[in-house]
Parts: sequence; structure tokens; C-alpha cells
Amino acid sequence: MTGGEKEITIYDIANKLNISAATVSRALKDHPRVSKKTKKLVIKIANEMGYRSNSFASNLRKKSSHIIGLIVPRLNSNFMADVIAGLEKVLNNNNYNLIISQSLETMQKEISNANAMLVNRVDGLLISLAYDTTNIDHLEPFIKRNIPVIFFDRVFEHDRCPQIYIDNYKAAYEITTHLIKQGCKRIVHITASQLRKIYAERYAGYKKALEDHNIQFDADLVIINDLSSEAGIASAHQILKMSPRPDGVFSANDNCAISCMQTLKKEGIKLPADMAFAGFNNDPAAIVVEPNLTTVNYKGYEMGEVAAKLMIDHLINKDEFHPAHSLILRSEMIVRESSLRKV
Amino acid sequence: MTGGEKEITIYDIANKLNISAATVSRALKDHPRVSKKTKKLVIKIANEMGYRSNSFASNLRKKSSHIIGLIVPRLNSNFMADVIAGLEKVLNNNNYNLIISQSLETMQKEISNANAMLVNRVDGLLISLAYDTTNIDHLEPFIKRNIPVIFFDRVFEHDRCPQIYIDNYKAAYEITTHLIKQGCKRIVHITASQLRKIYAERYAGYKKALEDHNIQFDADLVIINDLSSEAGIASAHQILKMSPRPDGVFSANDNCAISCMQTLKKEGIKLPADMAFAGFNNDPAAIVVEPNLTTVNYKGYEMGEVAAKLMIDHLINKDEFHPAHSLILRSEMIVRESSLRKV
DNA sequence: CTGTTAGCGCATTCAT
DNA sequence: ATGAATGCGCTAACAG
Repeated sequence: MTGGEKEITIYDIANKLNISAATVSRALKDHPRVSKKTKKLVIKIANEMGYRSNSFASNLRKKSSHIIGLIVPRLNSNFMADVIAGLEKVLNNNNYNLIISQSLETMQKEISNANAMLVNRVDGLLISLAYDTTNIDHLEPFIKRNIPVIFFDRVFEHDRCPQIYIDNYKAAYEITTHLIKQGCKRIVHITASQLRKIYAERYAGYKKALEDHNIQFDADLVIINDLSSEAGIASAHQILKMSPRPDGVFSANDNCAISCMQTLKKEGIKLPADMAFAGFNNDPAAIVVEPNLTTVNYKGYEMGEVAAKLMIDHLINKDEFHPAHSLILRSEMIVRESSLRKV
Repeated sequence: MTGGEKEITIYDIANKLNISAATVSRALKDHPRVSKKTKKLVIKIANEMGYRSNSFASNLRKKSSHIIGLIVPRLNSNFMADVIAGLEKVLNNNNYNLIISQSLETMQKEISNANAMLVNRVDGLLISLAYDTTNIDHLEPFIKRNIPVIFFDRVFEHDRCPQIYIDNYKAAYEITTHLIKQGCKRIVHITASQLRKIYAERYAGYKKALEDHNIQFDADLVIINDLSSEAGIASAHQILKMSPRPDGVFSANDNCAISCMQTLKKEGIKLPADMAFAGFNNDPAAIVVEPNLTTVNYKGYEMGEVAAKLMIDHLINKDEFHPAHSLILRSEMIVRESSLRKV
């Protein structure tokens, strides 16, 4: 291949029109000090000649890419797809583009992704941390250069980076309270590493709900794993060994809750009569499992929108972030049969 | 904000070391004709000074971005997440990066995504088409410029663009044959727009299997919709009205199969005794629904790998694509209880 | 093995 | 309202 016909530049347009490249550049950018007539003409000819702006040259000159980087643990969830749709809407409306990569839940990949974003000179970075990320040294090069970094969902405490996440504490408090109101006295909580703020907060909400309803907190009822399907099966076996047998389970995600439920069912436990269940995330499978799983829904689209808006505002106003820019979004409990006991 | 300390360039490194910028550039690129000593020194100083290469300048000079564009209908599936992981592995190993966007199943968004990719000067484009894409005029600017375009999964016939997809015909043939072997005589097929090659081929495979087993094809048993959950419910009602009642269902995706199953169960149909079910995609919910759904699994990771390899080979060898570069991948049937009848 | 030079395409200052 | 000139930072001849 030859690269096809040569790429045409503003100089080619300028020559054909006998005007200067500067005027072409301005016309294409809809600069106010160019006559309507020349603008129209330039645009017409540009289209005819098949011109496409060279973003490298433009970015080099302007020292900005108008590209926002996004790093997420995994893409395979409705939540993330929604977040991205929300982000793209706001960013595209403001002439920004998005580049996306997934860390696959490992800090190592997250680091290499961040470096790629750095070299590709994103104007801002949005990141939801990998499961095993323990520090954010890899983000320091951004912060040092005043490239805005915004955490969302899986956030990290940093006084120059806003965080956007849902009110995990409140959601967990509400759903635990709901289980208590359904008559549960011994409620298991399945959660993950407490280094992740979201899991720590769900745990805290669970504890507080017990306390407020005069139920003694029992550390033996707390299972910590990675919330995978396999972990759900293991949790079920652990629960079966508990004595007296628990009468409720609040899992920090649906995925784990579902495989746990299925395992318990196979072992003859009646759900929700013997044991009520609640999860978190509103996974599509939550309405497939029987009984349908009570869970917490949070709109990713909205989270994407607010994250993008925060980023755009910052880029346009060029001011420093305040920790106060952090946002906590509301979530909603969705009650389904898995937690409805005939009390 | 001020942009922080000034970005340092190869000239800054060159000055500090009293060598030329060209040598610095070569050293950083690990060019063979630079002494080990200078290389080491340059790299050390570069790190100390916090240098980051300027990809705009480099790309402008080299007229290539080393970025591959990816456009997919939606990101919220395991399949897509796997495809992307496979792509990233191969591309990153070859020093290429990926930029991703989702068309949200609309041709309009797909067009604007493609334009963004064009302006951002991707070196190649990988695309799985939106549901309602009827032509690929928006990809012509790439093809005209000899920017390689590779279709995967939801492909389009074009003599300069290879296609990578699974053998839908064969998979559908096999799964239909399986249903027949389980004793099904009247098998419904739920599918989507026949403009999409993948659905047309699944349909064809279904038909051929019937024919090869001497079962009269009956157009009344074919339901065409958008394969959504809602469509699954509607399909169930349609099936209930069919007389004589069908004894098997092959849905072109799991999602639709599952909601259809649940609706039928509510109406008192025994699965699989009254009606055997098979889907397509190996959705996570396929092992949650009861009975677990027989389906077709195809490894996205592998598809991502081969697509990326094809792209890389093409970019390195700079030769034209041949239609012969198209690839058809194997898939595997996963038999679960939904199709196992005690015959 | 290293240096000199030039130019990629654009946006912008300073003229007019 | 338009033009001329300059440089963003890098890489690739070419020359030693």
C-alpha cells in the first residue's frame, strides 16, 4: 500500500483559494474575524478536497489533546457500560474524546495503562481502581503536572483528587435494616478487602444498622473473600456450618449472593423462608435467580455524567480541585422476593 | 493552575548532557547505533528530570499514531470485555494502543465515533457493527486512505476488509440437531433482523438441520424481533398461542431465551419436559436460570487475539488485505439441563 | 557512534 | 479581515 493519495493540508486549501494558510486555519475553527464568505468557501473546498484536520499538529501546537483517559477494572458490567455512555455524552458535547482501558483488576496493568495515558497526553484522567491497588504512585505524574485526576466508584483518598461514589454506607444501612424488619436476627455479611473504601463502608452500614436495632454484632457472621462466584459457593458452605444457623445474608455484591443462594438451595435451604437474601449492584442475573434477589441499584449513567461535568468544569475554569468537589450519589434499594419473608 | 513545571524535552536532556538531541532521541528509542553507555546515561537523566515523550510531535513526524480504534455496539458483555482483553494483550505487546467507543447500537453514533477515530488518526480500525447499520459509507474514508478496517462478530461484506466471526451456521446447525436428537419435532427459532449476517447464518443453520433430519420447515415457527428481554416475554406469549404447541425453542441469544423461559414457566409450561430450550452466547445468567440453559460459547479472548494479530501483520507488512484473510472461528456447544429431556 | 539540518501541519502573534 | 513568520518537539536523512 502507498498510503493512498497524499493527505491534504490547510496549505493545499490555501493554495487552491489563493489565500493564506492562517485564514484557512481560522475559517475552519470558525474564528470570528473571518468573513462569512471566506468561511463558507473554505469549508466547501475542504470537504471537496477530502481534508481532515491533523490532530497531532494541532495538539502539538495547542499543547492539549482534548482527550480524557478512563481506566476501569473491567468493562463487562452494565454499570460500567452505563458510566461510559454517560461520560461520552457529556464529553462529546464539549468536544472531548475518551480513551478507555481496563486494568483487569490488577495494579500492574493499571500502572501500565496509566503510563500509556500519560504518554498519550490525556487532558484528564478518570479512574476506578483495581481490586489490588494499594497506592497511587502511578498517578502522581498526573497530579504533579496538574492533569486532573478524578476517582469514581472505587475511589482513593487524596486531597487533590475529587471522588465520586455512591453512598455505600447508607445503602448498606438501609438494606440491612430491611432484612431486620423482615425478621432476621442473625445476618451474615459477605464482603471483600476492607482496603477498598466501598466495601468498608458497606460493612460499616451493616454494623450500624444492627446496632441501631439492638442486634449484637457478631464477627463470626462476617465472611471476607473476593466476592466471586466461587467465593459464593464457599460462603454457602461456611454458612451451613454456622450454629445457630443464620436467617439472613447481605452480600456486598449480587454475583456472590447468587452463587451462594444456588448452593444453599441445593442443600435444601428454603429461600427466603429459612434465610433471606440481599445483594448489591442490581446485576441482570438478580432477576433471573429464584427467588429474585433484593439488591441496590445505582445509575451508572448519572455517575458518568457528573464525573464528566466535574472534569469539564475543571478543565475550562482551570482551577484547583477542592476535596469538597467530591460527590456522593444516591442509590435505591430494590426489594424482591429473596428478602420477603412471611413474618 | 499553571500547568506545573515546564515539560522537559529531549533538548533539555541534550543540553544537560552536552550531546545532541538526535542522540537523545535515538537513545530513548533504543536505536542500535548508540553506545550502551550513552543510552544508559540518557535514560537515567530522562527519568531524573521527569521526561515524558511527546507523542504529538512524534506522531506528527512519523505520520502514524500507533493507535488502533475499536467501535463496538455495547461494552456490557463478557464477550466484549474478553475481546478487548485479547486485543489489548496483542496490541500492547506490539506497542500499539487501543481507543474504544460504543455505538450503543445506533448507526448515527457509530458514524460519529468513526469520524472521531478518523480525526484522531488511528492506524487501523476494528469494528463490530451496530444493530441498525445498513451501509458502511462512514468507513469509506478509512478504506480510501488505506487505513485497515477489520470487521469482527457483526461483520459486513467488503472486498477490502477482512471479517472475523464465529461459524454461526455450524453452531446453529449443531444446537438444532441436538434439540432434534432430544426428541423435539416442532422447534421454534427466535432471531433478529436478517440483515445481520450472524442472525441470517444462525437461521440458515437451523433450517439445514431440520432439513437434514426430515423435519418440515415451518415459517410460522420463526419469530423475528430484537432479542431483548421484553421480546423474550412477547415470544413466550406467541409460542403459547401456537398450535400444536412447539416442543423446542432455539433462541439466537441467551438473553431473550431466558426471559422467554421464565414467562413460559409462569404459565405452567414444564422445562425441558414440555419444551426444550437452547440459546446462544453463554451469558452468565445461563447458569442462573432454572433449568440452566444450553447454549453456544465462543471465546472472545481468542477473537480479540486473532483480530489484533491480523491487524498487526497488516500494519507491519503493509500489504493489501485479501478477502481470504477473513477468519471463521470455532465455537462450542454447552449442553445444560434446559435441553435434556428424558426421551 | 554522533551531530546538523530540516520539516511534519497547525495555531498564533504581530503586522497591515 | 487577512497575511507572514515562527515554533510546538520530535525523527530521519545526510554527513561526518
